[in-house]
Amino acid sequence: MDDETAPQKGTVTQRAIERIKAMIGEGRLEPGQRLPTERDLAVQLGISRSSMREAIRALTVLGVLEARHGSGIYVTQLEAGDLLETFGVVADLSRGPQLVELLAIRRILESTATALAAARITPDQLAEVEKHLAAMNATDDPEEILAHDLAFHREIAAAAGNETMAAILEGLSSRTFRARVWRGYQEEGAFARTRREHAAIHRALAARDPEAARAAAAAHVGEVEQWLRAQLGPQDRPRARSSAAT
Amino acid sequence: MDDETAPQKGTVTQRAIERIKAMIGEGRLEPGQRLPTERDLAVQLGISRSSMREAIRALTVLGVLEARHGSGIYVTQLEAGDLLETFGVVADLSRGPQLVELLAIRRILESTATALAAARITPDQLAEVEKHLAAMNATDDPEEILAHDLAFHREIAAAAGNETMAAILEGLSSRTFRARVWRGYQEEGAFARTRREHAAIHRALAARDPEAARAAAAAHVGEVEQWLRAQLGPQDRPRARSSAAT
DNA sequence: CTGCTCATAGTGGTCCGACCACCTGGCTGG
DNA sequence: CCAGCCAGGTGGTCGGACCACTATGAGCAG
Repeated sequence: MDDETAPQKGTVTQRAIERIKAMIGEGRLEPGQRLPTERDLAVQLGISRSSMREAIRALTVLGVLEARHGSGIYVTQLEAGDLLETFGVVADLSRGPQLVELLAIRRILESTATALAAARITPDQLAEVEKHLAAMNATDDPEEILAHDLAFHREIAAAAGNETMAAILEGLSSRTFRARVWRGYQEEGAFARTRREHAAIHRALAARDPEAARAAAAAHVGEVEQWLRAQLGPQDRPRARSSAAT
Repeated sequence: MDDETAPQKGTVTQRAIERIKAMIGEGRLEPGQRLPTERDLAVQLGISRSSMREAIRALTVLGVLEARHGSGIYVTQLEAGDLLETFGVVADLSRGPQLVELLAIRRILESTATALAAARITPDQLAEVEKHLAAMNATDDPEEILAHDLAFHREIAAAAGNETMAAILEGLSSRTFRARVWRGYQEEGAFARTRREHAAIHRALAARDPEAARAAAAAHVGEVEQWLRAQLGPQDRPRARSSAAT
């Protein structure tokens, strides 16, 4: 039953990763399904358990597999949230100009999501948004503000109806990412401005006005984007396309 | 629900991953820099080489580290292309409604990128775009058409000047992803329409008209999006492994 | 009969030590 | 001086042992 067409490309572990990915892609492994044990899988693919474990670990961090100690290995639901969890790593490790680019992407997606939300949001969801808006304005604790700020935008993204987009925005708003950028931003007394912008977003949502919502969200993220761009400007040297920077 | 600063949080491997990620985030490890050997790292973190290897493998698939057999382990340049390579996995493993959501995101980003490109594209880049456009129209081989189609959009994304966005679009246009969707789409005689849309995009770029470019690109991707949405509509629950519709 | 406890088998998690495949850089010999 | 060889170091692979945890069901108390 073993098809001997060993192409000998790359490491055994890499091949094992591809094999399992292919199995899922071909539908031979359904979401939520349990896989054979590590030991069995290793035998099936003709590799050692160590190598198989590395492959499983890799697919685990990618959000494709989930290992439960003492129980077994399972395929995740393969939903946007599972697979895009790694997107946070990008946000966490990006620096300088790349951070600005990420913020630009967030501006584009967030403005679109907010516009969609304005057209689709339910009264319940709107109430939830208002709850976080009020909570955000009722405290001075930066930690709490940040938490409600995140929830505010998360709720809006969810109301947009595109789970994948919401998952990406979630990654672009990870705590560490916002903490790194927001810290300096808010230290410049941007609280008042942030409040106004949040109020404007909420107004547009309540008015079911997609275009106003798009504009308000774009301005909101754009403010931070421009601030960050200015922060980088002073120490900015003319970077050529060469990647020899160290 | 909140994880405290417990000394023994998750698995040792998971902790090692976080440790290394933190080292990079704090700047203690610069892009391109070489890490200590697996054996030394294992000793430093007080874990076995096996566990350390799993951590390294995980960071390798995330595009953070790069292992060179016989040479050592290095930090990647941490550029968009490195870190967003995993984005292709999302596109490859998504199915059904999630595929539509991904196309919606591509429509949003691609239209914005094309609009930006219309304002910034250089004559050289425009010539490159035209080259792929001509090559695409000069052949009937689907493989070749697909290749030039990809290059056409890649060149435009590059001209937009946001490498991160280009990397995401690259992931959303991976060969397997497009092969899965485009195949059925093009089988319905959409070649002519695709040609018209590509021509419209190029016209807008040559005219340096961002709004026209945005509209043309949005329509281009939107066509496929609507087609795919229609494909999913008729069937009630296409959850099983449908070998025909893959 | 019901409900609980707990022994146990099976699973993933960790560690160790050995060996292989590959790259690098210094050394040798021309 | 240079080309080629060679030895050391590196990541890659393997097999086995043991630990930590879970799930199951047999057996006991109620």
